[in-house]
Amino acid sequence: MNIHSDCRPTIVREKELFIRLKAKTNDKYHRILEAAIKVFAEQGFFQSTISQIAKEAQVADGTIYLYFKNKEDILVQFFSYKTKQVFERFRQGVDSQGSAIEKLRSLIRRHLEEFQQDRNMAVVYQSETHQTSRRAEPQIRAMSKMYMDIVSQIVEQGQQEGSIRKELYLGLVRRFIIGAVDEVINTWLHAEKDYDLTSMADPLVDLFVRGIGVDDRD
Amino acid sequence: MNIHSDCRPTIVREKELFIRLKAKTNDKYHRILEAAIKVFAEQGFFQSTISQIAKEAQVADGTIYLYFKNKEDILVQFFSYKTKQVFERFRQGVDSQGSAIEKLRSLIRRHLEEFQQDRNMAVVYQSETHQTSRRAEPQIRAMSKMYMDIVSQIVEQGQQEGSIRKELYLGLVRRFIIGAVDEVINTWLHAEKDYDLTSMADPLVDLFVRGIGVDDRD
Amino acid sequence: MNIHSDCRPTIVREKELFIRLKAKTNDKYHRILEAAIKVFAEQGFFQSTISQIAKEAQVADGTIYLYFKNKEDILVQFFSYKTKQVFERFRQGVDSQGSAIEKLRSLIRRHLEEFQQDRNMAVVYQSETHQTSRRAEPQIRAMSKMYMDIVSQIVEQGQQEGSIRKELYLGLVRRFIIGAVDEVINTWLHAEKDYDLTSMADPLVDLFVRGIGVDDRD
Amino acid sequence: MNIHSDCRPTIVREKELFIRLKAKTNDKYHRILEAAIKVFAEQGFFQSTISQIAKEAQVADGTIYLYFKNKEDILVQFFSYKTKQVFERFRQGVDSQGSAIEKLRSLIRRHLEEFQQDRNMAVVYQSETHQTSRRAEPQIRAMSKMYMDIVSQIVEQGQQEGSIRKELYLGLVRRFIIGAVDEVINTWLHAEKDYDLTSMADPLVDLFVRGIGVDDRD
DNA sequence: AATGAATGAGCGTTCATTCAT
DNA sequence: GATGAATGAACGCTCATTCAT
Repeated sequence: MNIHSDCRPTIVREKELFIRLKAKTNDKYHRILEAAIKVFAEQGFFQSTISQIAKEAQVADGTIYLYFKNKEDILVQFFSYKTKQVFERFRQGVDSQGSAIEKLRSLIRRHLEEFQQDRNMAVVYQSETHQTSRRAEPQIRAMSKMYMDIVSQIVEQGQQEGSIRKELYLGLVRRFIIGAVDEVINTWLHAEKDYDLTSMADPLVDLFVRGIGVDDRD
Repeated sequence: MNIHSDCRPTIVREKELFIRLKAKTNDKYHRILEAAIKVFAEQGFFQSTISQIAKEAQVADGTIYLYFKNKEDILVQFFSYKTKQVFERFRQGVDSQGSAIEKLRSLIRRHLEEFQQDRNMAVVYQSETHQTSRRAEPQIRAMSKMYMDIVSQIVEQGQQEGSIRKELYLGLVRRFIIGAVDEVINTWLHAEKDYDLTSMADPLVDLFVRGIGVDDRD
Repeated sequence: MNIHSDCRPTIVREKELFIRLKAKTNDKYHRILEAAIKVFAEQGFFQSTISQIAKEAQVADGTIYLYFKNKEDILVQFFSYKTKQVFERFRQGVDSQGSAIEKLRSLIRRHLEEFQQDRNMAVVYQSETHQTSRRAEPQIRAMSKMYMDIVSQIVEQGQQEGSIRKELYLGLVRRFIIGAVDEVINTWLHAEKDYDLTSMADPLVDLFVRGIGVDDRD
Repeated sequence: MNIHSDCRPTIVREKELFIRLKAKTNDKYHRILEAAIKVFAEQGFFQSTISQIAKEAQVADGTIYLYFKNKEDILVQFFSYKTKQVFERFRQGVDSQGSAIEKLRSLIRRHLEEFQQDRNMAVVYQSETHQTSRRAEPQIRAMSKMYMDIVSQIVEQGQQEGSIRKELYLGLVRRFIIGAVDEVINTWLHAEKDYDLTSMADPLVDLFVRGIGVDDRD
């Protein structure tokens, strides 16, 4: 039996959810999730074993199956719970800003900050979003959409404010921005020596806004 | 005997590689490589089995081990051979152009063209370059460097020509460009319906050069 | 504490059994037993889980271990309690009849009636008595003996009355009868459509008594 | 991959079948089958492990899966191959006899002989045919039908010859006979000391034909 | 007495790799 | 070189049983 299999009666799940939110059981669910993400980050999903995760979470192998339907479900939970939280914070940051450019700057900075703070999440996120048969496809699509929506809003606001060009193809702009940020993160993840990721935020925004070309503002 | 069990100097192995590239054995080597990439693209590396690859290549399971040291080696060969070829063509395209901006346009267009033409390669490339413990790390680094060098050259030329801003942080510009292109490809790979990837080239270059901000050139 | 972990004299345990049979606890003991038989009948012993039984009996998994030593013990209890009851009723039926043939007819009819009425019991009985390593061997042997004794008595009475042949090998006659009845039940259990099992009683008795051969009575 | 999974291309299966019938591979298929039946007979299906079977057959665990789809498939193969053979021999015995009674005698004797000769088969047969969710249902039904057909033929012939009563319900007669034989075998299997099973044949036939009742022929 | 979360031994199955032919 | 049968280590997952509450 398992907290997350949708086939169980709602009452049971709600009760368990309730418990999880208050008591120490809660503890275990998150311990396993964090442990799994750590192990996935280090070894990759397929090379990680349930035993390793259990050991890292300091629970028995079988305990994992009380909280997750199977190995894949851990990943799905990660995307529907952990990263959702993070993306929520992106939105908060954006909403706290006034102009479109400031909003963009906030988004990029938060993105880099959050991923720098939680390297394991960053690794798993990078890896899972670049697979073809993605194990958490619906969750990833939802997140992707959330991010895209934020960018869309920023761009549209900027266009109304007159700070962003009007003739842009919105879909491409979104990929342009998220792609560059992702690559900056990816490079950081694979770098031989550590460096401050957030320091890339302002130069990146500058590139997004002005491009690499010479213009009269220089 | 397995052609990979030897520890002979690289030169000797290169000679064998040369032979392999010409003779009929060659045939099988490439059939396996292509088959593997196809299967990897469809199922992912870990979910692909040697049996599936052998079946797709129409050889016996054991035959694969005459040409490749192990499953992982197929991926390594893919990166050191297949994608190297592709990246070589990027350089040729770039060299055929005059101005920095035209060179950049050529690079982006070729990149999208090649990946559109060989979807399997695109999938495997995307997936493998975004793992932490990358199975073909040295090869990927080499390729990445090759690409980065091309971009560096373009940017430097542009700066001399006066078409690209001088105060840019080159390392970031490279990630900015490759990241956006990668994301455009990744989105295309996961799109529900097919569309022409190369049509993104010009709008992308425009974004790279001018950014999203309003300037006086409009 | 588990009521089965003690090694107290049988008398003490019997007293507890007596209590159990009267008090409300009793309720749970039988609920579990009936639930288990139902689940065993549907899935087979090994494919049944304690969880399924607990759910069916509407108790917690752990509660089962307050009434039964382990999974196997449920089966043992089933044979020593449930089927013992049934076989007792066979005897009563037999005793209420006069002639050997009437006694036989009563036995067969009751047997078919009881098994028809409690299909789950029938299934488990059939299945468990035909295993090699029988989980309730002593209980099954006891029951088998009980049944055999009834048949023996009937046959012996019939031989004295002159209605049953004298030269018969009693051991074989018993198997002959119980085997045929069992098979009639087994066929009924596996039949695609339901039919009345008790209607087989009289024709069966006729076969037992007269055989299939032609004789002068026809 | 597996010789018995029907999903593989027919050509492959036929080729393998051909090999199996001629070469030493053949050897392994039967070694595993016999080993499995032995282990199943000793421990029961669910308590038998693939490892035990492999050890008994002197092959590696994985080898079993080259010949059988899974554990259950071994049982299915047993019923569709092994017991089919046996039942075929029943028919041959029957066909070699003239009168209905002689045919019946042959059937019973062969049945007891074959099961006495291959105790493991007898055990597994008894056990599997008395489960509700029978793992080899179609195969068991087919065999059962085969047996039933033989009995039907005998009875019908006897009725024409005038040696078997005409007013009998054929379906019941078949169960009456097979049930008694099964029970005789089952008792033998569970007996504490071994005895000759075939010696039961003639007395059994006598019971079938004349029943237990007194008649004028005595 | 009753609960059900936690445990961890155990098993079926897969599959990369080897090697006799 | 080419084959594919054979191997056996490895892993995901289940479930009977325990025990703190």
